[in-house]
Amino acid sequence: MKNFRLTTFLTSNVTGIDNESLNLLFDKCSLKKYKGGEYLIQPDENCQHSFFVEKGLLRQYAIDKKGKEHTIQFAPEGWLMTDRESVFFSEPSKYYIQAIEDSTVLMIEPKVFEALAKENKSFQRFNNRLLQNHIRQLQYRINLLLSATAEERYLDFIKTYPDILLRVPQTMVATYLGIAPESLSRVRKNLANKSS
Amino acid sequence: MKNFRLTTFLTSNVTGIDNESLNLLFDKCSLKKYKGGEYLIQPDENCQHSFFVEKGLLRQYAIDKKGKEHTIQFAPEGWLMTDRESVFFSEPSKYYIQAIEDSTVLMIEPKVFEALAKENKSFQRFNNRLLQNHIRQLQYRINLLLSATAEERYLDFIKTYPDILLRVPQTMVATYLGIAPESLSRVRKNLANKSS
DNA sequence: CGCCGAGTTGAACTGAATCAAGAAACGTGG
DNA sequence: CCACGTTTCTTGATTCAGTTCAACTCGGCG
Repeated sequence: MKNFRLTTFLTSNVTGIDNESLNLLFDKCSLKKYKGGEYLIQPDENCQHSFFVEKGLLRQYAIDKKGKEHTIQFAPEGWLMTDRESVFFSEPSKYYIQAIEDSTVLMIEPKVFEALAKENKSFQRFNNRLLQNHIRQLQYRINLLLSATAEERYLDFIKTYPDILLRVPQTMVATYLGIAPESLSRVRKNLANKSS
Repeated sequence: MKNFRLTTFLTSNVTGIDNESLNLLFDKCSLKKYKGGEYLIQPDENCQHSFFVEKGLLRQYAIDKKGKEHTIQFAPEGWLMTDRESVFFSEPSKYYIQAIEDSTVLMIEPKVFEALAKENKSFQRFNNRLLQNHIRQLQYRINLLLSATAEERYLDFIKTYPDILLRVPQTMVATYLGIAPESLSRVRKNLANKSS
């Protein structure tokens, strides 16, 4: 078996997952490579997969009616990204999922996930925890948007995703934080002055 | 069996749930009444239950470091409210859950839910759908906070929760939308002028 | 070398917050 | 049923964080 990151991801989180199950999983998955800038999905398409990032960096974003981008999330290697709305409810997606760097992605069919969940209680629980965790993180972000200034949100981002910060253009960070790129530039300048 | 709203809620969403299971569930649940203004949980407590609203109206909110309230969500009768973070991760809660009106609430222990999920696949799937739905709704709200003005968010609220709008004080709606009460008042005035 | 996209800076503008004061609505007890 | 205090909502004046638009800098790269 190839040494995928996904293998580590699963074996370290799901107790009692055997090589058989893993092989089954990998058999049904395809490995795809994307160049930086390429899209995995675009609005109005149906998202049919979960994307596990083996290498590189993805981001999910929307474009609103005023033409502005809003980054929903980033996913570096070792992370699972998907458009749950589209996959679970079989709706056309509202989002772009784009490779920011040259990336290698495991395309996982949701059916395979479901099958795994059926035969393995531990996987089922793990999957549940993923959902709960996602909810927690989204609620945290809402709280931040409701209560924190641009500067506070940026400081939080630095602390939470220091690695991502270094790998994505500043403009994209701004669209994640919900502020204009120029504003982020100024926030950074301000912080630099303070600390010196 | 008493004619609880929860009964309808479950039988209409979970196929093949039998009276036995339901009785089991209700045996383990207690029914509590709260006066308007009373708290079901407060920060630093561990939230031990899911709250199913039989009658009345609850809201969940946080207070930030600047002393401002931020409403996470409202729950009128027929809705399930809980602090997932606290229940699932066994952490002290960061939130208040408060009865806005005189309310009757079924206190459901998460263990009972788990037990039901174990023996009934359909319930398991239903529970999963609840989570997915929650995620979808949170993401929608983030998108709104990132892209819409105060007025747009208010209009969205009216459309999505017309019933709730009439039952909660305006101030609380403002804390849900993430704007100052005075601003909401002005937004409303503006809209009234427009339409006349 | 010259172009190009990303980031910075400045100046004017704006949506919403804040502070302060008044008006309306609400419930409670006499 | 009215009078009272309390809370909720409105209105005005001012301030402020963040946006917008436009011009400029910088580093990379064909």
